[in-house]
Amino acid sequence: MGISKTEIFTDQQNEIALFSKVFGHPARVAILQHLFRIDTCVCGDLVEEIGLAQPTISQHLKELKHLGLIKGSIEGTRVCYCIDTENWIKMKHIMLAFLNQDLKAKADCC
Amino acid sequence: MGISKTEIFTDQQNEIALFSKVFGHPARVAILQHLFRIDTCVCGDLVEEIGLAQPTISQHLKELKHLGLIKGSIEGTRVCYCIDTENWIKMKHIMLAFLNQDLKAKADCC
DNA sequence: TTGATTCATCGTAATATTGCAATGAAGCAA
DNA sequence: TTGCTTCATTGCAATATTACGATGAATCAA
Repeated sequence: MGISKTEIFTDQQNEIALFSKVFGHPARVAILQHLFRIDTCVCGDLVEEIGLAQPTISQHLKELKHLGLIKGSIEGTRVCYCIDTENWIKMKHIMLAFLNQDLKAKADCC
Repeated sequence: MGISKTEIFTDQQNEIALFSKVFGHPARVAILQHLFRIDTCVCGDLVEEIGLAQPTISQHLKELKHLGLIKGSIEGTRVCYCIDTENWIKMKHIMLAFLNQDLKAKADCC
């Protein structure tokens, strides 16, 4: 049905899934990598950088902003985006706890 | 159009997106967490554990297996699943490199 | 053999995602 | 004001995902 039964999972599981979902598209990965690489606000040139149409980029930026991973500030006719470091680190802790489960586990047995 | 333009992104970006996409559903997160917690093969009881119908669980397991994160071995009428530790660690390195980008970056400026 | 169990696959309905043209909104320059 | 630039939003088509009933395949027990 295209709809996930989120109510039968824990908040932690749903949170991991939400963050992962936003990383589940290469355009959003590319946007984030570009913002980190430039290491400052990016004003406007994301469309040329990524190579998708302007409405498509705008939509991906909206999803990243909705999760709090980036923030934008209006500068005249342009909008400048950058990583929200504080929220990025919060997200990272949640994802690291998930990815590092293997540290507690022994080994595969099959 | 529901289809991602993977060809305009790097292999690394597409790989991060593929791993993230599989973590983008709480049922798959729950399955992986259960496999780690049990720390051995899980034979059959995943349907009761997760709370989705058997075909749905089977479909999620197939996606996890397709990415190499779990492996299954047939034991009689049952199938036993466990984490593929080697591939999990490979995946983890790729994801950690992405999540740890902030270590190189300075700070947000907006 | 028959019946029961377990899991995969098929088929399908409901919903979500992706991408972009068209359009709108807001600011700046002249 | 007009025109230009930049980005967001709307609307829509194409495709993907999620979920599950029905069914199939394989194994084991009797």
